Amino acid sequence: MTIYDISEKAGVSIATVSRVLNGSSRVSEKTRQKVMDAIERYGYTPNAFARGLGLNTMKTIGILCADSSDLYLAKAVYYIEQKLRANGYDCILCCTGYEPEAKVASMNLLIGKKVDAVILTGSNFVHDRNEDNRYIADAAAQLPVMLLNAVLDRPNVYSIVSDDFSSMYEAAGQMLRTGVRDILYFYNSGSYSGQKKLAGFRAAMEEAGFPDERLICRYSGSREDILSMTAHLKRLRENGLCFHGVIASDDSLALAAVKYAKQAGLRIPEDFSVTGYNNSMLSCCSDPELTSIDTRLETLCQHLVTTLMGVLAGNEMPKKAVFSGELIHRGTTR
Amino acid sequence: MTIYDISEKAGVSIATVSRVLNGSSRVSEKTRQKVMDAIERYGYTPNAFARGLGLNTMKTIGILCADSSDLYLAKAVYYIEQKLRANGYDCILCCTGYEPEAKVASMNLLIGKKVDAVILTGSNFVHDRNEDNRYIADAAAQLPVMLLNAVLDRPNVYSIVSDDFSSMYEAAGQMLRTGVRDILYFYNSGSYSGQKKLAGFRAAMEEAGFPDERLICRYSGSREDILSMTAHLKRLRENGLCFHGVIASDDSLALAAVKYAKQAGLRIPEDFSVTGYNNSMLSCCSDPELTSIDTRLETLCQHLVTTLMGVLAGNEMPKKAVFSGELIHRGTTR
DNA sequence: CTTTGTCCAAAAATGCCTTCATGTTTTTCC
DNA sequence: GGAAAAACATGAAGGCATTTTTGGACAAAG
Repeated sequence: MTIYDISEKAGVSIATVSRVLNGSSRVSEKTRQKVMDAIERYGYTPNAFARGLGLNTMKTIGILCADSSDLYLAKAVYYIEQKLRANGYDCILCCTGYEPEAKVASMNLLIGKKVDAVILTGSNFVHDRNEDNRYIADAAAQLPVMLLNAVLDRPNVYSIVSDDFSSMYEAAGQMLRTGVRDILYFYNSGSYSGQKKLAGFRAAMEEAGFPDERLICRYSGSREDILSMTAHLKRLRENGLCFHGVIASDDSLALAAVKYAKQAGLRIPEDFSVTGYNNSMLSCCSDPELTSIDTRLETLCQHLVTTLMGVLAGNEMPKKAVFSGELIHRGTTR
Repeated sequence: MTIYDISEKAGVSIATVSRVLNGSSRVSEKTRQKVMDAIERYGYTPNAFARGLGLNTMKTIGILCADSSDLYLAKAVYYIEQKLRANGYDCILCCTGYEPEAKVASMNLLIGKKVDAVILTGSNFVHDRNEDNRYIADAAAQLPVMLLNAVLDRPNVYSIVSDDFSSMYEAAGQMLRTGVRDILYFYNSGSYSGQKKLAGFRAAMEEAGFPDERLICRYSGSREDILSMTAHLKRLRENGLCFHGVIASDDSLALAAVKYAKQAGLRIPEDFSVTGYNNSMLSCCSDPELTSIDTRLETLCQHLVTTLMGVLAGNEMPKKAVFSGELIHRGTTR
């Protein structure tokens, strides 16, 4: 079934079929019906390749994601995909892992596939050193690049971020106000948003007059291995580090902190406070349930897609949008 | 930059450039070099559409997934994507949600995109009523269809499943042997694998002489809402149902059972046993850690991809492969 | 009856690559 | 040295839909 077959069956020209398909200019209702009927009856679908060749677009957006089994990223991908589909776009998902070369390769792959835009979910795509972000600028020379939770000021690159600095600042402030002073900051990524979070924490601690670099602690193992995170905390304590609260850059780390405290025989939240980040499903898995920061991911994703649609439609769109998070108070803080 | 430009720059015909690109038949090393140099120098990438039009394939596999933010499915997608990429294929991911029409629509969409095959992750794609599976058979008429954790005996449909019946049978048997007799079966899906699991549980209970349909309980709320699951269990108890163990069809349900038991003041595992399914990250989030069934997801995915590659290469491949799971004993059972 | 405008057919150009049949060069071997 | 075989390269024909141009048919308006 090609457009030729349909034009023959419907007794119209191929140009008319094409016009009906692309909903463009004037086609009389009668002709449209004839064509639609034929399409229906013979079950015709336009050849995507030929179409792409003609239109130079396939209505497909590329999504890059380091690891779709990460809770937060998975949700982001889910929301984005859903909303793109609602706008008539499809997605190609590439899980790159955390290796820089893989990211570049995936990016090129997507560009090669002629996607209409690329969405980078997660701040790990933007690096500290400028030349490492070259690949993003290069990509942006060819198509719009959307950044979720990362910022890069380049032409044709749009950033949608949650205000991680303020969120962390507030989380730390909140915990300080309950009287906990020796708060351990437990994080696992030095990415853009990771830095913002850390900065927010530091700012709050300095302001309160308790800055202590020893209490800033990075965990670099597997992002899923709660047990190893717990062991990490235990080791810190055994090495003489004293802390009665943990603020984590992610709920999984926070959950590990809860586990650690329980094993250490500390009561939560009386003796020990924990605040997580992302307000993921894990928040409710914990016992007691985690206080956590909700980044309004769905709103971010919605905004990202809306912005992208604007960009693709040729409108001038804001290059950067910041959304504030919300501290959800649950059982691990006073 | 088109193939014409390159052929001109390299001083050869476009056919030669094409052959170099496709690494096919005889091209002299000298010519190859000339072409490669030109490609390198001018930074040429073949137009994917034109290429697709010529080859009628884009080396892309469609993945259907009800919800990529489901822990198990997300991991499946991750493994599959990784392994496909290692084989030179890309993926288009469609998250369909659980509505039947959306599944059909997504399937058609993928076929329209001319993917080389479709992978259905999760047993929710196969329904009880035969006519509901029509869309799979229709799809299989055009391209290979791979089923993860579901079975459908149709031409060109391949199934890779974990042996849910046996796993559940073993899980129940194990718990019975520790002396727990009033085991509640807590599940949320009547999908293919859901049925197998249930059947396995029933078989074990009947064999042991304690069949009790009242203890088979379905939860139909959100798959992420642990709190609501917990409340559900509490309500059951309040309604007079008596049980000292829970076997769940998923770790999240199991986690809810753990939460419930704690709130009810029951000691785990002394007074109350819990066994989950999928051995997900949640298993270790729980306190104590969940006993759970590991379905060897990575092995399943590896096998799925291997089978698919075989099918695409035109080899005769097994239509169905069953892998046995493994009961991972942790802190919620004796 | 002419003008004007709408709708559509037919045909051709365009996009870019693959591939087959054909042509040309090089190698091989007596 | 020359013919046959092997190796390599070319030209042109697809593949399918979009878009533009030209012009025909028809209806309403002047």
